[in-house]
Amino acid sequence: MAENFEALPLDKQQRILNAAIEVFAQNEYKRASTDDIAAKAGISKGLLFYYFKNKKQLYLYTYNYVEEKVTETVTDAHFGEITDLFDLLDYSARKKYGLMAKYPHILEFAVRTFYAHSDEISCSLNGNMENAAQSSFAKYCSHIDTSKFRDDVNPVEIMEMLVWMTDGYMHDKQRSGVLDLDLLHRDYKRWSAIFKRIMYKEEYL
Amino acid sequence: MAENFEALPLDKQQRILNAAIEVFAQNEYKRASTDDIAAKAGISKGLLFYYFKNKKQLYLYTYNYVEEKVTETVTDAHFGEITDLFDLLDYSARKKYGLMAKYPHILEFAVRTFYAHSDEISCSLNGNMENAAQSSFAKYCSHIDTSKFRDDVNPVEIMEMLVWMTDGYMHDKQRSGVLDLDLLHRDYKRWSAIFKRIMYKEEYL
DNA sequence: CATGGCTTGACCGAAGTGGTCAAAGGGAGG
DNA sequence: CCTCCCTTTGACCACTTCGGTCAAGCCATG
Repeated sequence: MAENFEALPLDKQQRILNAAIEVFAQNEYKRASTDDIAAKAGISKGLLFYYFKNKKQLYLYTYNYVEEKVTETVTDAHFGEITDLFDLLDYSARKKYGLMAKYPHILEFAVRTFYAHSDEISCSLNGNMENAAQSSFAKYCSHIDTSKFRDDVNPVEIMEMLVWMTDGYMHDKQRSGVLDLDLLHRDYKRWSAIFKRIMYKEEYL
Repeated sequence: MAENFEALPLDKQQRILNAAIEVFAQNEYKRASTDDIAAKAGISKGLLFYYFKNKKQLYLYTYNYVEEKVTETVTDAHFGEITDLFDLLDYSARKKYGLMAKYPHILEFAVRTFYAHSDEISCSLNGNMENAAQSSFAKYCSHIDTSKFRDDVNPVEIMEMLVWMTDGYMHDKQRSGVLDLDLLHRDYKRWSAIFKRIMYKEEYL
């Protein structure tokens, strides 16, 4: 399936997939229009149906592609080697933004598919992204060196705060169209410094 | 205009407006379906067009209503009397969540209208919510007693962080369908305590 | 029973939908 | 220059959904 598509130059594949991701991310399956996808990808609708035999197959292909990319980003041998919480967060934030730079709407897509699987397509999905993300999240944290934390601090709580903050931050930046990886990283560094001051014992600052 | 509608019992008005807010929040103007709005409000489409002569008027009415509610929430004499930053944030968070409890999708609506005004309806809008919010934001802060802040801390930066965090938090809670005002407030109190520890001089903790 | 304001849902033309297909492009090889 | 064949187009189709209408029913009041 989709052999013709996969024989395409990578940048054209990406253009089409990004168009599909965006439209499927912003509209539920039924309302997501193949006309829109084709237009956003800069190809004719006929060509879209030349690559994918119908809308459903296009969706499933997009879904699996996104799942693969997310898993690929999230499953990384390097994670297991990091023992400092902030180094880990920094590293994963970098990876996350790397992904977002390439596929601006990939997370919206992931969130939507997780929270609202249409009846028409809920069958025949390979797995579940969010679950994968969740379980590997637990895996990361098992390597963290907790001896650096102050006794009066709850690391889970602080992590939650950081996650929410990152989420809100990205939300904001994406809305205003700015997605500068370097700026992002500088901001994140500043945050880390502040949170570190709360979480870590004096000797680790 | 819409005299019939305004003669309705308030709870029915609210049901209809909430339906409109939700559908207009989740779809752009053109894709937002009056069928959906009527169904979500629990009335027939005929009745919807009995109250509002067409989709555009329904949208404009909803827009003005939302703008009024937001401004009303944001413009509050009490704000000017609060000099402690965290008290102020606490107070405004309460108000914000009060609004959200009544109109769960009102902020989505506000954000969407601000960032994507369709050509079809961009004309004849009373004002601009976001601008109102922004300018009054500056007004609040003018009353804040900055002598409590440590010298090595940038209040604006911390405020930004808090705003982003609240945003991400709400995003998360709304996604999972939980919107418990009390829980929310307890969480916010915990955050405040943490941020206070960073921002304030020892004697104010 | 009659009046008159709510309320319904079948209905309309227009626009948009997923999907098809004949024909046009265009590059490679003769 | 022609042929072959894969890629690409966009007009087209049947069908659904859209905003909007309206004749008909509902129902409280007198």
